[in-house]
Amino acid sequence: MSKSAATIRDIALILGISKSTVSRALNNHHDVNPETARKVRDLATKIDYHPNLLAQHLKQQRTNTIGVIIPETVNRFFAKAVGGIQEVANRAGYNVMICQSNESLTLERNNLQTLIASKVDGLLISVSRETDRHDHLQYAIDKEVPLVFFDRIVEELNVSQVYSDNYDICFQATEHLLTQGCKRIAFIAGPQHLYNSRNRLNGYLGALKKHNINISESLIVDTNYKVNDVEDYTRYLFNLQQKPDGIFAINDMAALEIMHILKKRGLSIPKDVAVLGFNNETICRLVEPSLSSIDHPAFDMGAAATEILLMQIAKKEIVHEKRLIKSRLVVRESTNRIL
Amino acid sequence: MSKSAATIRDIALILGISKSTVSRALNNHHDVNPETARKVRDLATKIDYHPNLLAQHLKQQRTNTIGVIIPETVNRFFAKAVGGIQEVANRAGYNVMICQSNESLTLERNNLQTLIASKVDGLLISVSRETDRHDHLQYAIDKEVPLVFFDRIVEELNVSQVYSDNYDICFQATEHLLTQGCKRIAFIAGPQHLYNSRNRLNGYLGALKKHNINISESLIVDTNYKVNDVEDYTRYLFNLQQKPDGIFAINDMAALEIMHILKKRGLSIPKDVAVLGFNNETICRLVEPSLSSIDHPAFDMGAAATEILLMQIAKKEIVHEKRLIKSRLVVRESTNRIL
DNA sequence: CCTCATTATGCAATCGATTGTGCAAATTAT
DNA sequence: ATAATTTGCACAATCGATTGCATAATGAGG
Repeated sequence: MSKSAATIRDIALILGISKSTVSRALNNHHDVNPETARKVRDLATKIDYHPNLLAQHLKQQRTNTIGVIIPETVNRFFAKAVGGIQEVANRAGYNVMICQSNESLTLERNNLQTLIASKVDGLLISVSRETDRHDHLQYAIDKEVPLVFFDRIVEELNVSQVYSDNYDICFQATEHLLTQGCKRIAFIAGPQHLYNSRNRLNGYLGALKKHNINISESLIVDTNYKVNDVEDYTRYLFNLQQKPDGIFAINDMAALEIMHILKKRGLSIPKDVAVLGFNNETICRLVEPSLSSIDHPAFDMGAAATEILLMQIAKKEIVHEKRLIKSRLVVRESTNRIL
Repeated sequence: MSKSAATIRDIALILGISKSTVSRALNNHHDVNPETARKVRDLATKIDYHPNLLAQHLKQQRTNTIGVIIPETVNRFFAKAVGGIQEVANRAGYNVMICQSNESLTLERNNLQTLIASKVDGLLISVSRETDRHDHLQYAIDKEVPLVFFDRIVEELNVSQVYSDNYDICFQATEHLLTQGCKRIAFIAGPQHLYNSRNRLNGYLGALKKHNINISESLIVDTNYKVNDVEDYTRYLFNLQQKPDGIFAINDMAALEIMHILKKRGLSIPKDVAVLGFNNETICRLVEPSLSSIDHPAFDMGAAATEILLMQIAKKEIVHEKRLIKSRLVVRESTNRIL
């Protein structure tokens, strides 16, 4: 571990006082002579003393660290969410330990175990797409580790959750496509054991029902958030006898890939097919036609989840706050068929 | 900190043996009765014992954790690099603690201090764009913390570095633009205290010199990797009397923004202006015209840096390996002016 | 029967901090 | 001058693990 760092013992020996006094001096306790305190602090600076956090945390039974488990940082939604988490956590003097599950349940389990064994003060979790069992999460709850889910939440578990109005926004977005004259809207659905995916699909179905559009199973594509099968299902959709005239993609990158394929097929967007993304990435306004999308406020969700977690840690009681962060439909050219 | 977890003491008390025996049993020491060992392990499983990592690490003087300091995870290059880091680290049984400097020198300093105080076994660093002083990095070196820089390296410091051939690739890319008939190539340069930025600019200048193109200062734009001033400098460049006919952007998003602005101005890409990006994001092949870019292998750089770091940790000696990871020019429509 | 290994276990120190308790010296009150 | 209080500091326990050394029990060899 490199050169052995200075400890309070070193300071104590040099000044000929006890470790306890050094500790109290450094922590600004009242019952230490101002003169001694000054000497201690000066020497600490001089020999570059920094408390060993392992020792400190072991003794204090808290680590000032919150653990974060997300699927992947290459997923920009989560990268942004981490931004919000760090912002709030750092401001409150907390450190953040980020783990990626790589969308794997096994890794998610390992991460959880490691973070708990490392005695993090609390956990922020967005589950992997493989997470169809919750024993490990229930385990954390049973251990009474302060815990907040965000975005990819698990509704069944009775803990704090920060989520977005997936049903409503997908309902609204689908209605928007209908208003634009779409009759056959394809929906790219995520894994149905995920609460978010279910809600999104239901929002879509709800809007169709409301407008008495009959639901065609062949237009609902099951996917796994993977980008590489976009080409497959797009080919499938446009080889159907009754081709779609609108596509509600699972995220912006998938939408862009779809647009790319459709253009190559000589289809015009939005005239022949309207395309709608999800996440409202910067790129949406830069492509041609610009991509309509759903603004899904990642930073805010991360920040909100962290606020709730910190509150929970401070109160030392389990709170069950469910906070909704609203999404917003951003209409651009790719779905604008009314000129 | 939640429900107090089981400790070896608990196991020892229940079985009526000593802590040391429990510890040895759990760590598969030879000199413990197989029968006792079995009982210990069974009970450990039963009462869900997991060693307190703080205590373990404090005693062992190593944490099995490597610290990572990167500018931002929302920067996809770094998100991917983190992927490579985790891959290699986890395979070797190491955990990863990721900190973002948010491109701020102050935060970078804090992160470094925290990670060292947390006794990470080694550090992987890609410096922030504000990092124009190196005292904190030298500090880590003096403390003999195993350290590897990657991508945004600091050449002056005598430690292991994983870098890419910025000079060569920019030279090559500039030559490519010249071959395509560009006469006035604008170059968007990053902060010149960064080694990478200097090399890139020099590669560009080198190619111009080789081909006897006179260098026009007005075509070299200084920027800070910030996206929001793209509009400003694009306006500036195209209000010049002698407008550019090629732009070498600082990254893909900036390139896309530039293309967007140019299209609005009625300019044709690549005919009027060739545009070249940097990073070769997925989006490059999906836009119209598709964007030429430089493939900058993030995952590999992260993985390589981690390999070197782990080697260094294992050997307990300071190695100074400089490893080059080659970039690659990917030509697409946005710079292809020869039909 | 005694000595010497071998085996299995316990004791106690240690990692580097924090903190309750106690005590001597200094200060104030009586 | 004596008692009471305050001030400043040291001792030792503690957090939860690991590990060198001591020791007891067992068995083997002479």
